[in-house]
Amino acid sequence: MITSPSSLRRSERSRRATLDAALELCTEKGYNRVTVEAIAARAGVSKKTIYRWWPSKVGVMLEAFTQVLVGVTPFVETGDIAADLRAHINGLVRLLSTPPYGPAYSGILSEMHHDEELARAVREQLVTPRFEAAVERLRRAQEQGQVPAGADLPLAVELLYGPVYYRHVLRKPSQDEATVAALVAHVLRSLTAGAPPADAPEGSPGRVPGQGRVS
Amino acid sequence: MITSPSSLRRSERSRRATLDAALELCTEKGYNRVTVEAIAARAGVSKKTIYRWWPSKVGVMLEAFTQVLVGVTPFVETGDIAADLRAHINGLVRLLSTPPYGPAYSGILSEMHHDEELARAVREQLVTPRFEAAVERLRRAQEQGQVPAGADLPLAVELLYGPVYYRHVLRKPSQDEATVAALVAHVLRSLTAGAPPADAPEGSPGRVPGQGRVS
Amino acid sequence: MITSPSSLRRSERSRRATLDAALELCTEKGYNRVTVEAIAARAGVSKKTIYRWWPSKVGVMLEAFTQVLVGVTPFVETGDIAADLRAHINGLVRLLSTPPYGPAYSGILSEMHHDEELARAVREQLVTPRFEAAVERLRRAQEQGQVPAGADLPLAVELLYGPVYYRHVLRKPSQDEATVAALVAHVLRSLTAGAPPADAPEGSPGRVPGQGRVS
Amino acid sequence: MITSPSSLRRSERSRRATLDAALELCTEKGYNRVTVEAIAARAGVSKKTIYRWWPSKVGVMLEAFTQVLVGVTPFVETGDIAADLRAHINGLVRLLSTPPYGPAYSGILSEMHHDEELARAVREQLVTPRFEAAVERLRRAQEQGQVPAGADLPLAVELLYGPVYYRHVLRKPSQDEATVAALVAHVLRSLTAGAPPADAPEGSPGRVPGQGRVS
DNA sequence: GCCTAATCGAGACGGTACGTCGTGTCTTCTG
DNA sequence: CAGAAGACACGACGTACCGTCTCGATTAGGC
Repeated sequence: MITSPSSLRRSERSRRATLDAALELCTEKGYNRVTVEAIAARAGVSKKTIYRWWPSKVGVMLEAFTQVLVGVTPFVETGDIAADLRAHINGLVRLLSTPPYGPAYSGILSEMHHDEELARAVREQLVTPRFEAAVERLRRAQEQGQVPAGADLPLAVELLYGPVYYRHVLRKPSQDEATVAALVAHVLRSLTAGAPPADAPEGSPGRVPGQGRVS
Repeated sequence: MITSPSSLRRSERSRRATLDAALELCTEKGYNRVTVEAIAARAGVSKKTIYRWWPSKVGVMLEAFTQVLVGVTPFVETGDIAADLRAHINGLVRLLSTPPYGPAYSGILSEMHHDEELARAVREQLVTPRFEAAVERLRRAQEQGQVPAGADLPLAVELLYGPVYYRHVLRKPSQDEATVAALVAHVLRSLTAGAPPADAPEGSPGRVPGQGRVS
Repeated sequence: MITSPSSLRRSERSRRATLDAALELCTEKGYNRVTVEAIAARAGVSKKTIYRWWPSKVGVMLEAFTQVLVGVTPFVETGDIAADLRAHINGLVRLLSTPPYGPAYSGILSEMHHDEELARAVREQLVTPRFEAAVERLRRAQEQGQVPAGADLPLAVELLYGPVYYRHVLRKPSQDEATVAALVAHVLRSLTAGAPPADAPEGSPGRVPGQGRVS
Repeated sequence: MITSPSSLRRSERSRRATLDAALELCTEKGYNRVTVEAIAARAGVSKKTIYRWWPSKVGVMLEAFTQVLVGVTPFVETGDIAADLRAHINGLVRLLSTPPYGPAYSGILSEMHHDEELARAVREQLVTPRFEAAVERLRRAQEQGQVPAGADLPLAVELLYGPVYYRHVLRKPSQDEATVAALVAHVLRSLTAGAPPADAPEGSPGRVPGQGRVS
């Protein structure tokens, strides 16, 4: 990930030691008390070697993190869309609160605010594929009749992920399975309600906004 | 905000110059190219003075930011809950993309990931009051019959704010008035749909977990 | 000493407290770990008050030190020049190794290297008067026939004081009464030997230069 | 000198630039207006590099100074002890009044008052070896019959160096070749005279006091 | 199975910023 | 209304990491 010189001669031992040291230190000290120097020392690797293969600390973390993210939040398809979404979101929630992945991800999120190149990489490699996978999963549910036809699926996905991050970053604690279940249930019900009359109007291209009439 | 020694002898001139310099530099260089030294130099203030009154760079930014946030995203009450929410969220979205406040807020969000003390301060001073004000606004709408009785109002607020932050941080650009309108409309509709049979509660603790089967 | 504004309204209490605090701190921490701030705090006096009456830390020390120096190294006159010189030099040596005066004097000597104004003040107030008093004491001994007529008295005084300072600063420890006695004895003997043929002057300018062939 | 990590990888370029910059600044501003920061800036060297190899500013100065001291005050041996001592002391006197070495040495002397570690280093590296070399030079003169047998040579050396430092620090200006010649002449004569009568007195333990019969 | 070139560990280097300390001045409030 | 209390601008401190850069010493492939 984000590595630069392609080489067959690269030492796999150094690579693994670096990634492992990065995660260990992240657990022990928290993301931003980790330094490249400390990673190098812990891994028994020279700083030069780290900078040869990764652009910065966050690059190392991103590679270390990516390797686990996909594994823990799969898009299983049991046929029950609600159960599948709960499983998926619960995986994400659990990951966010499990060292060293939570701290590592926090660090990545944190740096995305300043580092546009990183942000693009994260979006392209992590966010967008998973976002689209989620939309796709909903689309299959739609085909199976579990979600009404006109529903705004991308918005639905944002309504699922958004609160999870919002709580994680801004409201903090206590995202348990119950709150996840409530969220999933609400969003799924909203799709039924939100399938608009038929005449759908002006919203963002592709989105079915409905002109906000309430009753 | 987060300042320590309370003093009547504090120089208001230094305080203002510091906050102003911080925001200026944030616009010019972006949050994390701003240093305490640069703020001090720009403000014509000594580093010692900054460290006397704020614990760190982000403390300065938080105070500077707080002063404008409340002003730009008021909870007006025109009687039309949808319009009011759109106005409110649009204010927030605009703020997030307006220098220097967007960069400053990004910086604050970024640091909240590592700095638990800061995170607590932000939650207590910014997030929670505004979250509760939003719930309260919805409650008044409920009393006026614009929102059904059994709706889970705190969840509704998370559904409004969550996607805004999710897009801002993870999916990035292009939150315009149309997407905001779509979001607000969807969430409000979902409340109607989500209003549970009759016996259901609405508070966050104990939100109907588990049985989130859809139809 | 070196104080500036003449004032009848000066608080004697503040003056004493400052001098005492300075010497105390000098004993406790050593001269150059003493700060004006610490003196002010210890004395219960404001920094402003200190700076009003003394130009700097060393000014305070100099005043505090001067008050004791004269008392401890008097030019007694028992009639025995050797005994008197031994008493005098022993007083000086003892002072140099007695806290807080030793550290205070070391501090003063130390600062004289950089601070020409201080150096002048010290020379005028301390060194020169005492140097001349020493020459004068020798002159009286000369009149009493204890020192030969042609002797270079100023040089003799330098030969007495010089090694004391040289040892104190550069060769360090162990100046006891025995070494002082040896020094005094040697210098006094040298005056006998050194009294030149007859025509020789004794003042410092014009001291027999050049022809320093020995025998 | 006083450097710590021994390394083959040390940059000679940085070392030289640092020492040169230190001496230059000493000339321009005087010892204690020189800062480590300024040395680093002038030398194009990082502060870290300076602190890696020297414990402090005075450590740098000491190394810079040591390199020249030995060269300028050699113990030549022309066979004429008086001429040789004059040459030696004149070299020292000249050094003390020649920028940048005079200011540098003053700074070192000044700091020796507070910094026992430095004081030890200076004594071991500079003072003691040169003191002993001076004693040795006198001893050779003794063997050649230019100095009487029983003379207290270490005391003689103190009588030579002591007044030079005493004048330099406490009485200040005007040490020219004439005063040096007078001093040397006097001390050498005193050795002859100082071979004591027989009943000789109380000298310091260890020093050949008393029984140094001359002829 | 050598040879040679890239990669490796180690860590010194020029920098930038940190957060702290002390200076000497200036201001505010209090006894 | 003098003085304690202490905030202030300034500037240096010594430290921590940054990212770059030699250095030999492995350590692979390609010959």
